[in-house]
Amino acid sequence: MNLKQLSELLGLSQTTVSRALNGYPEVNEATRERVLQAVKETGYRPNKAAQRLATGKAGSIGLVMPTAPGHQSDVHFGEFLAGLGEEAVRHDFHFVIMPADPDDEVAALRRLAISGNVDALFVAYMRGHDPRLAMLKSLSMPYVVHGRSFGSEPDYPYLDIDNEGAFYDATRLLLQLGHTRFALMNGPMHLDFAIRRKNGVISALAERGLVLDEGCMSHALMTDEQGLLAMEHFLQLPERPTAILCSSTVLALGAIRAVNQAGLRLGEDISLIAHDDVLPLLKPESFSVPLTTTRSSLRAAGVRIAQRLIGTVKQAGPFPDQELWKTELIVRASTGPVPRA
Amino acid sequence: MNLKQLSELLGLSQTTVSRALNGYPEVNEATRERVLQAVKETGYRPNKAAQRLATGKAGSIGLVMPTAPGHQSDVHFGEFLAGLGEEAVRHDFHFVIMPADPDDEVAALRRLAISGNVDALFVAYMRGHDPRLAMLKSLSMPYVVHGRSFGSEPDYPYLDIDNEGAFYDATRLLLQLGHTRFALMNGPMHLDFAIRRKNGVISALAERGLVLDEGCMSHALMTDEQGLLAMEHFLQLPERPTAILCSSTVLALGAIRAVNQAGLRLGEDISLIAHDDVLPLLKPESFSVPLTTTRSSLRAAGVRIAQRLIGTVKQAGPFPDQELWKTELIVRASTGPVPRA
DNA sequence: AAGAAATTTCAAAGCGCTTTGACAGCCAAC
DNA sequence: GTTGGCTGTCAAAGCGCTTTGAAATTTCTT
Repeated sequence: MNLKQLSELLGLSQTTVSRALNGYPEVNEATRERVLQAVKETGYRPNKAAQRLATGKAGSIGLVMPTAPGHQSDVHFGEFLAGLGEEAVRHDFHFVIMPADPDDEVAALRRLAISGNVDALFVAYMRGHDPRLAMLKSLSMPYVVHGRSFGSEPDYPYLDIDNEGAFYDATRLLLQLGHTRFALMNGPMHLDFAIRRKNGVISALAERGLVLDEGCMSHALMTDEQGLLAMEHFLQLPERPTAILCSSTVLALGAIRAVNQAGLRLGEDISLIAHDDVLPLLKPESFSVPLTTTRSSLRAAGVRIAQRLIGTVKQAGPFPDQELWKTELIVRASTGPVPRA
Repeated sequence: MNLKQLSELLGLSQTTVSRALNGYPEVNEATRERVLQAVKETGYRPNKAAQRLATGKAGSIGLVMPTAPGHQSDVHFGEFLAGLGEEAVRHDFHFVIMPADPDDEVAALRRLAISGNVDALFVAYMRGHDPRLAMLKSLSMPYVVHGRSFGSEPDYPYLDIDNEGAFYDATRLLLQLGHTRFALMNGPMHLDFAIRRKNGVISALAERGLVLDEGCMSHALMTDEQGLLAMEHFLQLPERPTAILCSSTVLALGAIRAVNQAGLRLGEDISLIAHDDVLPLLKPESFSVPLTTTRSSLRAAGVRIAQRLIGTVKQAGPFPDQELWKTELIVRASTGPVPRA
């Protein structure tokens, strides 16, 4: 069933039917009703490819998924996607996911853009001095970045959470509890959020004249195993840290196991604050010692970015170009006063 | 730059240029060279939308992502996607992801199929008597199902793991260790894999004249929290089970916490076997008590399904229609002989 | 050397939709 | 009773590509 057949069935021209369907005003309401009714009965669906050819709009958002043999998938990606999806489904948008080797992202992005398959781009896993920004700016296609790129002029549309502020606040809380020996369990070093979180910790410590030793920092994929390894390392340091900042609840999982295995008590011997992306997978409140966290929903960010992207494509009003979300600091049982030496 | 301009530039017809580009034999080699050269110089890229409208081929695989406000994302989805992506990137294919409310999947699938945006479909999260099968069969579009649909004639292309066999084997191992009180911590009841795993357990038990009590079964989303709750429930039963079968390492995570909190020792007081999808997130060998698991890589399944789907679209040789992968049973420390009463 | 066959190229017809510009039909205004 | 402005509808022209069927050119037969 296509437009032509449908219009013949109704005894109308294709023009009228098309207009009725797309909400143009110059169509009699009675006619529109008839058309809508016929669509329901016949199950007619416009062919997207044709629509796209005619309008130049694709009704879809493109994103590059970093993947390669041997490249580990990241839980956070799925959760973010769920957020994007939640919003997209409301607007009958979909995603075109172009899988690409992480080393080939710039080219992949370009291919995606000129393929004509998408009318907006979304980019995540931002790095310091991210080369994709220049590429995005050169394209004449709307885009929104999740995160920012440390070291680049912030003149691009983004949605980010205040990573620095989050870790600054968390560090301050621990300082107030009397801690002086800190460690930071971070995500991969080149990623923007990792850089900013580190800066947050460092600047809070600096206010008290403290510094974060290189040995008290780990940069790794955010998995359970890496959390375990990093914490084991910290616990073996001569000056064992008593306060741990942790970039993900997933890392915290492994870290806590290391704490337990060492016979130490979380919230007493060791205080830990983790960043919580609100993954359904893992709730910090149901840990055996409920976790103090900095919280910001990754999924909500996905929803918002989809809103902005779709809104821009549909020309639905202006959106703020740059949003920086504050995180919440939620105190639970994994933090306590520094133990007496 | 479009075909017309390019052909004018070359003094050829659009036909000839198009054929030269698409490798048709009826083009003089010298002419083809000239065309290819011009493409390089001008950076011409065929418009995908037009190509698609003309050919009906889209170079992409469609899949429906279950999502809705309040619908929790599932870690396993991301990992599977990584596998699909790993293969797709080799063939310059991409995905079109249509987010859809889980209640609306059949319709979403149909929309995706007739949108002309994809030329093959992939379906997961199979249920018993899954209504999507009839829909898929009625479409004339290649598809592959991940999993199977219990209760439906198995006459559709699928890739599944031997869930029943896996849990049968796991149960047998525990029986051999002398266990007689079992519990099963399963995924959502309506899902096919959950049904088969349950059957595997039941039939192994039946061979020893044992039955699985209703109270010793839980069906829930596979998250840490649900694992904790289910295990807490099991531990409070008057006849406390000593052998636990668990549908995911994520569930096991919470379950083990409950065991620890109850002051019991894993592998001694309680034996546990979990199914391991080989998530990078969570390695069973690095649990504090390394986990005995039934193992099958979800990501590998993704790769294989992408292979079949893309191969079919490209008409690259026949593929087996139905594949059933065996799982491995890997014994680690979370299983041990039944404790003396 | 003329006709048949094979090779190379082309004009034009779609693919299914949107959008432009025109045209009836109708009512109010001068 | 002509002019002008609205409404609702339509025919036709794209959008950029592939593909059909025919024409032009070259090569092979006899």
